[in-house]
Amino acid sequence: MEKKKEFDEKLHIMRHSLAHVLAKALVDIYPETKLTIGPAIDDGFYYDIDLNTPISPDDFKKIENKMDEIIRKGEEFKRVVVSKQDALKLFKDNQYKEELINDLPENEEISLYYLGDDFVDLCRGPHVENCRSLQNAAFKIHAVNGAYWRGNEKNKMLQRVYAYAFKTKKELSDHISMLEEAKKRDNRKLGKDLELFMISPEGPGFPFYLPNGMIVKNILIDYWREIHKKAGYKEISTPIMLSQHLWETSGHWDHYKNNMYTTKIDDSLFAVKPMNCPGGILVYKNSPHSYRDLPLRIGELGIVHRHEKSGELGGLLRVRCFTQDDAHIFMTPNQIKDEIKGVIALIDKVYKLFGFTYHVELSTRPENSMGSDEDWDLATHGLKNALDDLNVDYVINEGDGAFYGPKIDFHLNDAIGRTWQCGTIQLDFQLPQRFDLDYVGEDGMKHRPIMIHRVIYGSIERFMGILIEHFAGAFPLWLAPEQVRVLPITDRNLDYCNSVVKTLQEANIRVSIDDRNEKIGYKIREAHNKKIPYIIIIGDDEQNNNTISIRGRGNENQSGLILNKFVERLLEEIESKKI
RNA sequence: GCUGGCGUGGCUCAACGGUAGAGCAGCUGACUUGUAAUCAGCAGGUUGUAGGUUCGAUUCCUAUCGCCAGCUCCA
Repeated sequence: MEKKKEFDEKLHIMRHSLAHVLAKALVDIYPETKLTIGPAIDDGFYYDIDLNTPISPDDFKKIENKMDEIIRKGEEFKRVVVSKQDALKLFKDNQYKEELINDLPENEEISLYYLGDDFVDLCRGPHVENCRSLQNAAFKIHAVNGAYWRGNEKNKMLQRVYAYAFKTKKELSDHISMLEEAKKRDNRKLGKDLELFMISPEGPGFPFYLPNGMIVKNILIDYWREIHKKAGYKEISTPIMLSQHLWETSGHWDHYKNNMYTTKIDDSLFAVKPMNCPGGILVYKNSPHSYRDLPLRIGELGIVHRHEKSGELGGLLRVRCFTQDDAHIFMTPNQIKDEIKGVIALIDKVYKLFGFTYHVELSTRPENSMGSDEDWDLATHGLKNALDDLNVDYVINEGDGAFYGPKIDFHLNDAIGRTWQCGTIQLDFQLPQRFDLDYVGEDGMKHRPIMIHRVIYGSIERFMGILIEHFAGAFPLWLAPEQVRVLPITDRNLDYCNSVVKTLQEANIRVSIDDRNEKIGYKIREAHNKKIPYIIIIGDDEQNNNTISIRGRGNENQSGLILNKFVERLLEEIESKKI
């Protein structure tokens, strides 16, 4: 698990001070600008302004120059504490600042920061003493985007000017090259280049798997089945579409309807499932259960559809149709901790297999939720206790739980430094009640089981997208769609090459031959671009000596190898799932 | 959904008021090749879609669809 990056206070103050310099520059260039907020962020800072003139990338240079000018002047940041009345008077033409001032707790002092005599901003601080100390800072305005005032989509949309900012020019240029590198491994680009998947305008957000992507998907699924079987899970499959009545019972109709696709069959309404749980529950209800059956772990690779807003889609990382590697565990209250431990162990195993770092969040009760406070407390404590018991570090994410229960989320770090929620473990007291689930206890009486919803990959689609970026398309051997490509140097070597291909195929290795009439350099280049783990090169030398030459992805070159030995090596590498 | 930007042959891009051009990929031919692009030729586009302005639109305007960045949301 990853520890949070250490907080660099000096850097933070520098960035925040630069945000004020940006604000001053913007007011200078666009006097009608209304300032709102301008915090430091992970790689720089931004300032949100209300301004009717749209700022365009062509204006960035002008703004940066103005900022440089302000910094060179070397004016001081002066902190002044004022009364609420004076603050409100000062910002009487700025409804945003007024709102901020009115929202401050009564006992908090209200501070202003002057930068020179003509510019003042409401701010808690702290700032650098003088602009001069910003002279060596490296910053670059890189984007202007819309952002809702206070992050609420009902509010007015402001213009947010983003800048990168670092202590040195070197750090800034490193950051920019890192982003360029990240762009090269974008799952959308690699998905196209390596023919893994496609998305047609005829189905926005509904990905198509191409043959190469299908291989990766199936391997992920095979692996998933293997570890779940070992962990005592049974697998089921439930319908894509189920009646409105079912979704009313589950609560989805009340809490999730906006994201559901519906259709009519004869005269009744049906909905395409956005989640698999109700189907799983119907399976549970199909037969009576005894305490001896519990915990009952039922997995399903369920295809779900959710109507995500059009602006939220992107490659495989955000889609409208995806396969959840779902499972529901039905259990007694005293099995909670062990079951959660079991799931955490499974998640840890899978993430480590791919070399991912991750962090854990505990999400608590959201606003739009169902159930009693008592149940929520019980469920939340159940999760907390399991985490504490396992000594897992986590942060609390207030109000981010599912509408039916709190959850533990596992966030992976991707190539661009974004984090993606993949695994989740959700504890649910609600659905067993709503569906009136029971089991017969040792005492011969009926009892209510508790339910866990959990996913490991999260969704096969998103996980694949993350894997593509994580490995930059160069999948480890066990996942690579094409594991070996055989390159004959001349036509004379074709027969021998085909016999090599046959041997590899018989060993279940995904192999192809490039028998086109091209130079060897050309074929090597192409095999490299397709990120094929191993290339076998065969010319007269190899043919005469009954050997092969190989070239690995790291430009490893070896000649005079015996084919059978190489096959053994491949099989070992595949079996060990080496990364 | 919102704000802004962008849609030109399979891919990457050019032309920006005078009826589209290159490289790669593809096809054909020659070369039979030793570790990241052999040479030559051919073919491929009613410039996302629908309207409008204009003598004339890829270029300007409107609408619509899709894509991209960010916001919101999220597996």
